[in-house]
Order: sequence, then structure tokens, then C-alpha cells
Amino acid sequence: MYVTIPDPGTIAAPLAPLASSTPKPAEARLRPGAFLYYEGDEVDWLYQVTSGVVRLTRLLADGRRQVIAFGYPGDIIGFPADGQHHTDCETLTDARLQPFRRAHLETGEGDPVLHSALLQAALREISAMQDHFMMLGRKSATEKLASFLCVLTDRVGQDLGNYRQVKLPMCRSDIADFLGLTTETVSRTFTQLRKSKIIAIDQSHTVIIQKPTALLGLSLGDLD
Amino acid sequence: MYVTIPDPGTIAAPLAPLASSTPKPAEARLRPGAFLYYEGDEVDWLYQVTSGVVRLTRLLADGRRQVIAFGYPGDIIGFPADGQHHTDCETLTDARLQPFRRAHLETGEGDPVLHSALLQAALREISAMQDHFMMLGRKSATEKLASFLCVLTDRVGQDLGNYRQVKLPMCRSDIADFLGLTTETVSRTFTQLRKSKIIAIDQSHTVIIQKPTALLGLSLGDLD
DNA sequence: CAGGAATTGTGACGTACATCAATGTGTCCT
DNA sequence: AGGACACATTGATGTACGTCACAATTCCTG
Repeated sequence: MYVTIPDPGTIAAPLAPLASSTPKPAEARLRPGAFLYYEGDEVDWLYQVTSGVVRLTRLLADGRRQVIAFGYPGDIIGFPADGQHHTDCETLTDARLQPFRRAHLETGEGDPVLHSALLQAALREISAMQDHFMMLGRKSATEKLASFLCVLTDRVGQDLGNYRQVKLPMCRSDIADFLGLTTETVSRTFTQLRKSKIIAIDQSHTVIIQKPTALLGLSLGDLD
Repeated sequence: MYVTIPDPGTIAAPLAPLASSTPKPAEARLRPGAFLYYEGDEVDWLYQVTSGVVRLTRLLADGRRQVIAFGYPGDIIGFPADGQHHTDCETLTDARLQPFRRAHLETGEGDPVLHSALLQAALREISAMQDHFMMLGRKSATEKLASFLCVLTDRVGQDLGNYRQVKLPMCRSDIADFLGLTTETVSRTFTQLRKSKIIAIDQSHTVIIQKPTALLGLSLGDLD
């Protein structure tokens, strides 16, 4: 999950498990805070998140951290480069993950449908990351957070009569490290959105979108 | 070409043309300033840059621009997502490009070696983009520019006795839009590096690295 | 339900980078 | 060669966001 301008074609894509004629290995079930893999690990499996949320991070020597992506149901995670993982992957909630052998991506291994689905997921990932570049490089704190909330709501939000609601399983510093901000700035930007009645917040981790149009406007750069 | 911490395995990879048993379409030759494709165009071909440099950009509605990557010899550009290009591609110099049919990536089309080479290029692209996230989100102007110069020098620099030298075919605003800065900041950071004798600049577009170790240190965050 | 730790929010203040405005420098063109 | 045009540099000033310090919630555990 990257923060991109909402695009019905990809963002709201149905979360059907990848088509495959191959018998699947058993789904993995993980508790919150479990690590699925670490940066530098050999890649043996890719995973499709089937439920829950995971977090992909990369660290700098001095401790600075970048959250690369959040993995939501439907997302494929664990693409190898030179055979290795290049991020850490930790679960934020209870999660279930469907593993796929790396060979299905790299050699096809007798299942062209699965091979093609994994390849397409990799290509969509490249495009989504390009959107995220624009965000990290060129957007203000308000635009970043508004974009984040819009995309998340489109993907996993629930309708609430006039309003929409979205649960945030990640903490403020995860959001900050994803958007290239500090927790303080994320917090302040949340209260700013709250004070202008665009959102309401329930117990820090539930956001009610009271003015979806205004929020979308902010995400696109309509003067704050 | 993304700005990453130099990694001998990938950065300095040999620029041999992709192995293929398939007869190749003729190489394309382009003059500086030519557009290879635009965002939204249907993808029919991928390209390997064989000489010259190209620039991939994405635009925001209000004109803000992000340079996604520079394409140097050896790089594969034009990966599709949902069949479309998601950046503009313009040449910065005279350039030659080897086209490969999109089907070679997506279906294999009878050339598994080429298919696999294109797939591996896509996977390395994902990893390189993750590095670039760290840079856009978490590095200072000095760290960004130092990283940029280090990576460029490692890939396409030439030895000059004790020093190393690198030619920059892109203008300051291209560098700025790649690093998420303004041209003024890029310019100021260049002169700061120049005044501390870490680099020297010849006619704006040639950089001589006088203290490679110091530059590498700055790129990694050793206090400026 | 109480107490304490972790997370989140707020305030005061500093600064890195943006912005706005000239000025310099190289390049092209007749 | 000379003028002009784009690009790069420099300077003065502004501001969005970071930093540091602490207060308020939330959440966790017994």
C-alpha cells in the first residue's frame, strides 16, 4: 500500500486470492509484532496478505527509518532483488499470509497463471512506488496526510451513512516514517484536520472522514 | 538510475546487452530532447539504454514535477503497469536504445532467457526505488547531493589519477526534482561542497571529486 | 478498577530549506 | 563579435517542519 491519488482500477481492486492451479502451501497465521523476514534474508517465499496488516521498513545505519509500505489484504510482499529481502517485514495485527514459492515468480515452474499474476503485481508495485516518490519529494505535510487517509479509506474504509471511517492499525511514528515526517508533525496535522471538522478521531486509531471531498481536495494540493 | 548507497553487486554491474536468442529489432537513435513516450501511452516496447542518458518524469496537476529516475546505459526503462506508461521519458543527450517487445516481459514469448532478464531488471528496480524512498524521506540536502554524486561517479565516472570525474548531462532543476529540492538549494549545496574542496566544478556540468571518501561520508550522514 | 508504561498531543523555539529577487556566466545565432 | 536567452549562482527573507520539553490520553496488567 502506497499513497497514491485514488485510482479505481488498482486501489479498489478486488482482493481475490491469486488464481492458481497449483496446490497451495498452508496459509501462515501470525500474531501482532511477529517478523516475517528481515532485510538481508534469502527470499524463499513471496506472500499475499489475506487478512491483517504488515509493515515493510528499511533502516539507515544511524537509526533513521523509512516505512516502505503497509501490506493490506490483496497485496503481494517479499519481492526479491538478487535473491534477498531488502526490507524488514513485521505484522501490525493478527495476520494471515498465503505463501508462494519464489520460483513461481522467477521461473514460472509449471504454473503460468500464477507466474503472470505475480509479475503483474511486481509491475503495479513499480508504478505505485513512482506515485509515492512524488509524495515524498514534492508534497506538504497536510497533502501527505490527506493523501494517506484518502487512499486508506478507499481501500479499507467502511461506510457510515454520510461519513466514512477507517481504522489505523499503525502508530503515529509508523505514519511519520512512511510519509517522511516526524510524529509531532503527524500529530499536529491530525489535530489541524480535526479542528477544521474534516475528520474526527476516536481513540487515536479510528478516523471518521466527515468531509471526504475536502480531504481529497487537500490531498491534491488545494491550498490548505 | 536511483540514488542508493553504492553496492558493487548492482551499481557497477556490467552493461552487457541482455542475452537473447531472438532477433532484435533495430536500435533506436535519438537526439537530445526527444520524447520516447508520455505518461498514459500504451506500452508496446521496453527499452535498454545502450548509450546516452534519458530522464523519466511525472507531473502533478499544478505543475510540480518529480524526476523518477535517470536512465543510463544498461538500464531498462518503460515497465508497464496496466499496460500503460506512468512517466514521460525524454532524452538528455544523443541516445541509443534497444527495444524489446512488451510481450517478452509479460508472456515470455518463446525467449525465456530474455523474459527472465527483463523480470530480474524489474525486481532490481523495485529494490533501487526502496533505497530512493529513504533518500527522499529521510536525508538532508547535503546527504542527497553527496549520495547522488557518489552513485553517479561509481557508475559512469572516469578515473583522473587521484581524482575521479563525472559529467552531469542533466540541468540543476532536473537534479532538484530528482532529489526533492529546489534548484537554488542544489546550487548552494554544490558551492558548499566546492568551498570545502570536496569537489570542483567545471562549467557547471563536470564535477571533479577531489575527496571521494569525504563525499561518501557526507552521503552516509557523517555530520556535515 | 487502579497504577504505570507507552503512545499521543501541545507548546516554545530553532533551523534547513523554500521563496523572491537580482546578478553572473555560458551558449547560440545572425 | 555582439546581443539575447537560458541556466546557474548568490543574497535577503520567510516559513514549514524539526527539535526539545512536558502534559494528557490510551492501553495494558494485575
